[in-house]
Formats: sequence, C-alpha cells, structure tokens
Amino acid sequence: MSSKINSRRLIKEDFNKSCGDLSLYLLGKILVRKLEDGTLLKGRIVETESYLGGEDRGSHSYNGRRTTANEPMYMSAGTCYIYMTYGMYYCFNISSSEPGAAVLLRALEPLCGLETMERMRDEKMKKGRRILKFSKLCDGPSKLCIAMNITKDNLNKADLTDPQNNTIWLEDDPKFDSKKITVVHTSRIGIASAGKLWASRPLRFYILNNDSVSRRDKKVEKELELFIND
DNA sequence: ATGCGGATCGCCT
DNA sequence: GGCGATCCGCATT
Repeated sequence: MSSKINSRRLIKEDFNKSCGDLSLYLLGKILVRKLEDGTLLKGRIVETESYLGGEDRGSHSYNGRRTTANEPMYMSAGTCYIYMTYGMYYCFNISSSEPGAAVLLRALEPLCGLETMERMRDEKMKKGRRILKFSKLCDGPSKLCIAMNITKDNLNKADLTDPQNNTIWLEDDPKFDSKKITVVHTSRIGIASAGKLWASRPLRFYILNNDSVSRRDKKVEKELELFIND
C-alpha cells in the first residue's frame, strides 16, 4: 500500500562499494522478488556477512581461489552469487566492488507476500504444515532462499544493477532511518573450520532488536547496551 | 533455551 | 572420496 511511495530501486552506483561498506549499506534495504506467476515478495535485509578475498580463510575465494562455481564473486558489483550447501540448501550473496569479495544475506524481515513465503517454507518441511511465526520466515541464509524461491538455477549471476531485471532487485526504503538503528558487529556463523582468527573476526552485522535476525550475540549486545547508556 | 544427529549432493582434490 | 557460509526434529536441561 503506502509502503510503495517514494521507494527507489538501487542502481549500479549503490552497489559499487567495498565488501565491508556494502555489508553495512545493505542493512535496511528491501529485497524484492517477482515470481513467475507475478507474486511480489519483499523482505528487509536485517543481517549480513562479509566474505573477503585473499586472506579470508572463511571465504570461497580464499587465497585467490577462482573456479567456475565462485566466478560470480569476481563479477561486477551487484552480481548474485548463489551456491548450494549441505547438498540441500542455497545461500545468496551479492558481489562487491572488490574482486572475490561478496556479502552473504543471512536474514530478512518479511514485508510482502508472507502467505506465499509460508507456503514455500512449509513445502520444504518433512512433516505436515507447521505454524511459523511470520517474523521467522526468513531468519537464516537458506531459509530466505526457500521463502523467496532463490536457487542457483534461477538466479546465479543475475545482475541486480540491471534496470530491465524484473525477477529480483533491491529498493531503498525512505522511511527507514539508518541513524535510528544500532548495528551489532559480531563473528560469522558456521566457519569454525576456517580457524580461530577468521572465525572470530567481526564480519557479521545485524540490526539490534530485530525479531528476524538468525542468531543474536547477547554478549556483544550487552556490551553495546552499556556503551549506549554511558 | 540449548544441543546433537541426520539428510543430501555439487564441487574440488 | 570428503566436505560443507544449514535446517529440522527430537532429546535433554
């Protein structure tokens, strides 16, 4: 309804940022997905992770590794990099201006098409229909791919900066004030095998007090709270 | 709230 | 041949 007013589609220059800058910039932006039947799905990005090139042992592009699979990480800023993980799930990344460095989208706050998202999630469940809280429909990197029907076949290498692309794009929400949120900086999830140094680096970012975040770091949140109250 | 085991397969060594 | 940038279901605290 009124949420459409003044929303602006992100363009090439918006994505042309370093991996770290893009990870923070994307918080609060709206991921829009148009399905083949015309259904419009929207979710606010509330959690991201940086995957750097070169030294980053947690990254698929570690040590300059470049294969057909991770090629999108080296493509122009705003390219979709989608890979399958654990044989059954997908993860969705957006490439940055730095070759080999991309941003993993870890969680969305569902805004539009919640019934469709719920159905997509339910279909993937083993047992029958479960009641999921709406805020939890996209609270994980693979959950958001299921809810929005994002697969490698679908959208790998899709260009988010292409104005003609009407299957997936990003929008700015003018009512979202980045100055009114607090961003939690903490460690990335699921990369223990990368070693302590890289597993502990604060390369995960999420909006404090948002219900759709995948995993909170209460320790860091507490420290932030003390800092804010000073 | 927290933790563990199983599912499942494309990609790289 | 082996390994995940995960999720789900069930068990235990």
